[in-house]
Amino acid sequence: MSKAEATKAHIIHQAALLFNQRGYAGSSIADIMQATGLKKGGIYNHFKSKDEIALQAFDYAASLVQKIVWDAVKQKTDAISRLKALMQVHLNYIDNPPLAGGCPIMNTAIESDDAYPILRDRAQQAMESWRNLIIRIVQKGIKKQEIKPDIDAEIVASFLISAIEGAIMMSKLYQDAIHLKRVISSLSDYIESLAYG
Amino acid sequence: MSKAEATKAHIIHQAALLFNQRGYAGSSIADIMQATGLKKGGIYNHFKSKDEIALQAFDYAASLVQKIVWDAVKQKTDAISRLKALMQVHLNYIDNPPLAGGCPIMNTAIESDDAYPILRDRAQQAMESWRNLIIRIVQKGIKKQEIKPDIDAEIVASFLISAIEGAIMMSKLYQDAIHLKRVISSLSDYIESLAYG
DNA sequence: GGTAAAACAGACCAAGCGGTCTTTAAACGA
DNA sequence: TCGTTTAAAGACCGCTTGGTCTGTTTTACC
Repeated sequence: MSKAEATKAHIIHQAALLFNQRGYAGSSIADIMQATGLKKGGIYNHFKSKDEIALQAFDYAASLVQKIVWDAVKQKTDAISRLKALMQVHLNYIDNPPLAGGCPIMNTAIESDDAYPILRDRAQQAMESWRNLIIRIVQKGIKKQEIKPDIDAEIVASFLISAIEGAIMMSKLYQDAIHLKRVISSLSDYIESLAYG
Repeated sequence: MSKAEATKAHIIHQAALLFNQRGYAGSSIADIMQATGLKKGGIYNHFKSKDEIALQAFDYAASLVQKIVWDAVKQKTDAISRLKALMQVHLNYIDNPPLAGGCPIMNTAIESDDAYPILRDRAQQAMESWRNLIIRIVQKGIKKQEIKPDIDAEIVASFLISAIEGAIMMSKLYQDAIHLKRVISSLSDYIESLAYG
């Protein structure tokens, strides 16, 4: 990795951190300058606008959480274990998150949905890939007779994602992982209720 | 209501709308001026800072949704019906919300949790009153033998709130009420599973 | 209906914003 | 190691920000 590539990656990482904690509107170029230790010229040499930083920072943030989710799922073989792992992995979001500030997909969704359509589209894409992962796991589980055949994969995906994201929000609001733990526990029961037999 | 009181209420309402859609950092005094039709003098005559507007606007927004939730619960008598009504009422959040922009408690929680402690405290208070409402319904339901005695009211509250808030986020992100409908449907099944016998 | 008190308008301010551009310093292939 | 390319610095720009203040209009009470 060249010096330039390293610097750009550094900017993206720090910007992603800032945006995830203070939001896009709540973070200024001056904030990014301070976080990176660079001056204006050093930043605008790699990006042509704040918006461009925001988009690339979001893509980076989304890829970070996606990787963690993927890695957790890969280690399991059956659908039930995979779904459970997919929920369990979010326990880290409070005490040891991949990116401080909570789930970047939810954060960006909330901030962008009524105001920044370009960013909302990106959040939608990231959400879609997560949704599709769950749907595929469920459908494969049905084929392999690990999950009841009458289960609607779309419903499972909407339900699991909603509950886990809401739980992250609650635990961050109270600064207490208890809500997340409770919800993951309840969701584990729900996931088991999907199991065949 | 005097002219002054009416004007102040007007500012609070419009500011709450703006903040709920664009966020606190994303809304300027100029935006509020445009939305209210007032000039700077007219606004700063009633408030001494943007922060003060934000706090009062949030309290107003929270009271709006609280009233709707309360009204929905009041109409039912047993715990199961009350919990279901409490979920059903959120269907309006997409097509006919009490305040455009989604749930102000969640929106404020997400924006404030890492950056604006004063606002976060307010969001926490609003969340706490909602949480307590559910806890009381469940506990009363257990006493009246409508709900199984081994049910943990705290867990139910964390689970229901998380799922419904996450579902609002998803439906707003996709601009499609389907996710909210699915989650409310799944939560109805969950609520029924709490019932005695 | 007159008058004291208020609500409101709008000019004004310093600071911060995103972004540009020229200059200097460092990286890097030959 | 040299020469060219490029990374970074930092002064600078116009605009917007939150907030103040003085003057004018409206309200509201006697």
